[in-house]
Amino acid sequence: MDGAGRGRRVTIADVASRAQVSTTAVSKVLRNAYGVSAAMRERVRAAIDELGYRPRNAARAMRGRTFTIGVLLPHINNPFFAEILDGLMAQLGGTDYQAILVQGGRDPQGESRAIDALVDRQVDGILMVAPLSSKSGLEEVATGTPTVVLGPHERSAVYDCVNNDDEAGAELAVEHLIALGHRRIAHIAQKDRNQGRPATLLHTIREQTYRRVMAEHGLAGEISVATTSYTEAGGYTGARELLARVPRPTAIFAGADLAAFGALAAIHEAGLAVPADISLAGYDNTRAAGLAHISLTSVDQDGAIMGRTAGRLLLERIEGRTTAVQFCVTPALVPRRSTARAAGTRGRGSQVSPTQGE
Amino acid sequence: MDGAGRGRRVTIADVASRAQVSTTAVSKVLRNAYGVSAAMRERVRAAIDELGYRPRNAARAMRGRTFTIGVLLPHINNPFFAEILDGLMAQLGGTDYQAILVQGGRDPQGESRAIDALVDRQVDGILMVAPLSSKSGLEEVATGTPTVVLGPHERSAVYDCVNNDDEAGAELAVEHLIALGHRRIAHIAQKDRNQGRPATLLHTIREQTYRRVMAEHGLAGEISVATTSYTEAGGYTGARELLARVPRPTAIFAGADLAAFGALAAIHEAGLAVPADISLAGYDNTRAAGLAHISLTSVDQDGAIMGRTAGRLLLERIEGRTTAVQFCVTPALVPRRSTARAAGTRGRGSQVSPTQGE
DNA sequence: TTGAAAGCGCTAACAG
DNA sequence: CTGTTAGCGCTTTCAA
Repeated sequence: MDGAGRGRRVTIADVASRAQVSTTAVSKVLRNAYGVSAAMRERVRAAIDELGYRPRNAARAMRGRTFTIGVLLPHINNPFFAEILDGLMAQLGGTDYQAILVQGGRDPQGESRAIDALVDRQVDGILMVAPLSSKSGLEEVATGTPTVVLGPHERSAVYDCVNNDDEAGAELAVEHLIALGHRRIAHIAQKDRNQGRPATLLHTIREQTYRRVMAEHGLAGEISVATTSYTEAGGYTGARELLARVPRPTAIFAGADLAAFGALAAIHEAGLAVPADISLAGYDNTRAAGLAHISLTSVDQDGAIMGRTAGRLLLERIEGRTTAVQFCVTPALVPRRSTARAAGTRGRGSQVSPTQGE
Repeated sequence: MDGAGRGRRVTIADVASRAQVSTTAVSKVLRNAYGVSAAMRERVRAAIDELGYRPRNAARAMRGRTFTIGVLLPHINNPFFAEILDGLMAQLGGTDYQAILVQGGRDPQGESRAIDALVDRQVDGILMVAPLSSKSGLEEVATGTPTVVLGPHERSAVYDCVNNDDEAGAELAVEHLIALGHRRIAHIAQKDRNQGRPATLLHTIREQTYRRVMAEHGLAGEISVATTSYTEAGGYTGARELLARVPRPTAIFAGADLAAFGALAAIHEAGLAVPADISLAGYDNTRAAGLAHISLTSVDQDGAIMGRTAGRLLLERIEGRTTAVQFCVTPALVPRRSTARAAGTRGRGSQVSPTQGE
């Protein structure tokens, strides 16, 4: 198994001559194609092993597949993405496909560049995780490459969608806080960088649901939103902003756990305690939310299942499916110790059993 | 700017005929090569824009570069890796190079598969972040592809190294705890999955330094190590194990912030307080360590600089450098509120100003 | 069942 | 300064 050295890389021709067959035969063996005798297959396999041959991806790409799945994600710092990726990797495990990741960043231009990079590299399929691009932009890509979009709720005829029911999830969180007797419930939202995009981005849905549920409970006057971003820094500044408002909110629903962690810091810094002074709920139920010292009430959307499903749908599309599929995970509330009954209320609404996360 | 549709993709030949020049001319313009008149360059540029042409990576790869930097990292869940990546991206920003990431996982076999995937895709350079593979394995890859290794301290003649001085960093942490009057200082280490690897892996260095410094202070008898992994789960189980020992340690030095976060959970769960009952220090100074509610004392190794440097070294190697370079960042201790004077001690050793992180 | 041969899109000699 | 041409390693018709 040398060949990787300085010399010329082992090619299919080397294998062919070693096995005394044609390059065509080797190619067929590699792809498990029809029309090869068992004996020949054996000889080729042996030659491949002896020479340590590995097909060159670029050459394959010139004619067909690259056996590569491109994954676009905004930034790798979000632990929820790691869970999605774990699911995807699990699904791809038994196959010849390899996932490669690119970071899209916070703005649509950077994201376009990242997507182009995947297209230029002829990936066989693309998983877009929480993309910022417009629907038409996504569809343009999807027309040329099998695509699954994870996050936004814009159904399309040309790509598959995997998401959780953000409306149901946000409703769970807000209803939970209301049931605990809170009225001044604030929200940390993410700024929509993409103008003209309809209300289908997950953060938009979460925010609108927050507004709707508040209004439905006669709390329209208490609506208080800080629009920053779903990051630790965003949560931090958002919470600082909210805490400075008068009267101060008694609960904060952060649109993402990551933002909730930042909020936790700001709350702490302000000399306030969670949940005694302020209840805090997040979204994503990341692993960190379950850690005992954080114990953040959050909305669970099974990232592993979403990732696994995305992988499956992608493989199906690569195999030829052209009908669009939507897959929706139903989220669940995971109450923990960061939310508690509002000061001065008691026994009204549903009871909450503060389950211990993991 | 269509062409991405279902039809044939725009090729260099299309551009050439549109601009009334040869494909060679187009190729030269693409690569900013010598020997093109300004007028021709202009015509070609125009044709490229009009047609929305993008060079096909696979075809380029057949002849030479892929303009791709492959990044291998164990798992994207570690926030420190995100900082490294940010540095790399910043360095690659102005160039034509695109970074793609692959996850290596926790075991050397998975990592090998991931590395092979990069090699098969003919990346122009590889950045291995905290690889598990043996030095010889890394060198085999480096012989064929420009390589920079970030993390392990095994100098090599064929690849560049970027790391922080783990020995100095671990020393800072342990000395800090000792200066605070602690004697029963425990350590959470990472299991070495790669047998036969000399003591050059960063986690091995951190552990050995811990042992050395303890011994130098006459605390050899107090050495207490839990060997798990540099993950939240690892820190959690490691800390539980340590807390169960009698007598219980008064301080824990976790080899990585991620492990410290897990330890924090375990300590909390055991009904103990940080730093009143137990002081806790980490390594990496991840962003989360600086958050007010966590405020973890940690050792800072500038991830962004490491990533940026790695990118620069990689580009240099791609441009032809063959001499090996080592780049070492000097770490610094960032004391925060998770470490405090040991109970029952006072005023001995150096004073500590509990600086507030970020 | 097997193999010869024609490219895929691009770059790098080499001529003009 | 410009264009012609020969491949890179693989897959895929198409004959044998």
